[in-house]
Amino acid sequence: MYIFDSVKKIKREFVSLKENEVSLYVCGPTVYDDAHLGHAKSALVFDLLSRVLHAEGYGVKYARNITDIDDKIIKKAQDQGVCIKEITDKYTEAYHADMAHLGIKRPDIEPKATESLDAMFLMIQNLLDRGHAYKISNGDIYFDTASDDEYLTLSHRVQNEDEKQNRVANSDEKKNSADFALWKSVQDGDVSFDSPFGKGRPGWHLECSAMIEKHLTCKDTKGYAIDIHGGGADLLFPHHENEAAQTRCSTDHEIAAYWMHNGFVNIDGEKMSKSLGNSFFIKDALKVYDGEVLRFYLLSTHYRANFNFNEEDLLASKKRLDKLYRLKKRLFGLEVHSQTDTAFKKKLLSALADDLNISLALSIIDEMISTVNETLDTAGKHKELKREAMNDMAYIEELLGFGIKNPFEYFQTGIDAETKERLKELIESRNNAKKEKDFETSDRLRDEILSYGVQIMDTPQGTFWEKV
RNA sequence: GGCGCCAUCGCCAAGUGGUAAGGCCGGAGCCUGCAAAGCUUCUAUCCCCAGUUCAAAUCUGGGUGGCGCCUCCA
Repeated sequence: MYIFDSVKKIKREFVSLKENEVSLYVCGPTVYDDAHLGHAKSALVFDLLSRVLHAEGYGVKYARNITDIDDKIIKKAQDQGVCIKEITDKYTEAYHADMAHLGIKRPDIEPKATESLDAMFLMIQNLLDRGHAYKISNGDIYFDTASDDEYLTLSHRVQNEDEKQNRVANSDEKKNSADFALWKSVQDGDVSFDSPFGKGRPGWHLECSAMIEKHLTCKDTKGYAIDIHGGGADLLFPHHENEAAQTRCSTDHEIAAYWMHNGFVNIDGEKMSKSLGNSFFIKDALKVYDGEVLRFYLLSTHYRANFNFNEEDLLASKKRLDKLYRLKKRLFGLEVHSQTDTAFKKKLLSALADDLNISLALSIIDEMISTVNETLDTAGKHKELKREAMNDMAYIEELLGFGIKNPFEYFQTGIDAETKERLKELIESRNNAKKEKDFETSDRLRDEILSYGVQIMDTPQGTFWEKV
């Protein structure tokens, strides 16, 4: 397994801290609104990573947090006159529903900020004790960036002189403008929490470091808390830089041995924004496109590259996924017997084990589909070939989450039962006309079928239809 | 202004020193009553310039053009 380490900026062979075990932490959503395509991309990338790691023989412990303490949540709650839990519960549930539609498996652990305060308090206290944090007169506690020699080595940033000297207008007591809040002292009702440091709220960066210590860290892990830390490319600075500093200074280890950052999703070449009115939220995209098609499309480009979402490309992806399902239809009814390794499986996994080379993986799949179709076209019975193909496709489902549906239903989503019944009648009439070589009638009926947005195809197994 | 990423066929996109994967679209053909589906087949020398090398899309330098982060952000 090779992983491009976005901090060291090279592709490195992955060596886990503990034999056959991987700890993976990914920054999850702040639950104050519906999830957008960017959330989907990140969740998909790390879902794929955990599947590949698993296929590589690792036991994977995957954690993705839910940020349920945040100023935007509080603002929304106040605007709507409800308590924050009402907001966070609603959007946590919505997030889970959206992710499920995309075939994303739930991580092993989904810690919430509100349930991780104990670990955060511990970390703040450690930072204070070790002289890496200080309290100012209003009760806020800041991380002292100057006290960490390694600060900014993660994002390879250089702090310019202006930044060093400037004091933030409102917080003259901050030693350095780069210093960030670990604890914000506040008194406003239900949105503050009791702590050993008084009433307040934790700083955003703190929760990830604390959750990692609480849920993923094992002793004796060679100087690192976890194996892999992931998130969107925008999080490298300041979020991950600050996480790393907190962990480094409050414990005796670095936070992660490998870092992975996924690229951004743009829409029609524009940065995503609600005002553009394009499919911004996953739930809106799901109204128009099948969840699995979205999954396939969003995963079809390398995870580090920026992704430009547009309908034309999505349709091309759909056609590609269609081919997988058509082969599945051809082989329908066969049981998957063997779990044996095949040359195909090995090739597929080795492509994905190379820093998730999805393009190569998809080309291997296309090649397999063509080969099987060709053999099925040109000769009669191929029991062995069919079995192997079923076996291979089961592997694609497991590793990539593609082809998980019933192949007939896949092509018929969005057609109601009444229409299906009508189509059945029309097809029957057409087949009767065909038998009597009344091609004028049969073509007329086909046109009528087409008017339902449905394409029919005659096969040796009968006449099937697909939604266009 | 600081730091960084990218530039491969009409479109999407692998390949990162050894002579350009795959998909979509398009052309031709096989199959079909005709279609659809499937299959076969055809279509690029890699933004520009200079350099290193026996050899470069792949390394170096310089251009040009996109883009990201530096404030909340997946």
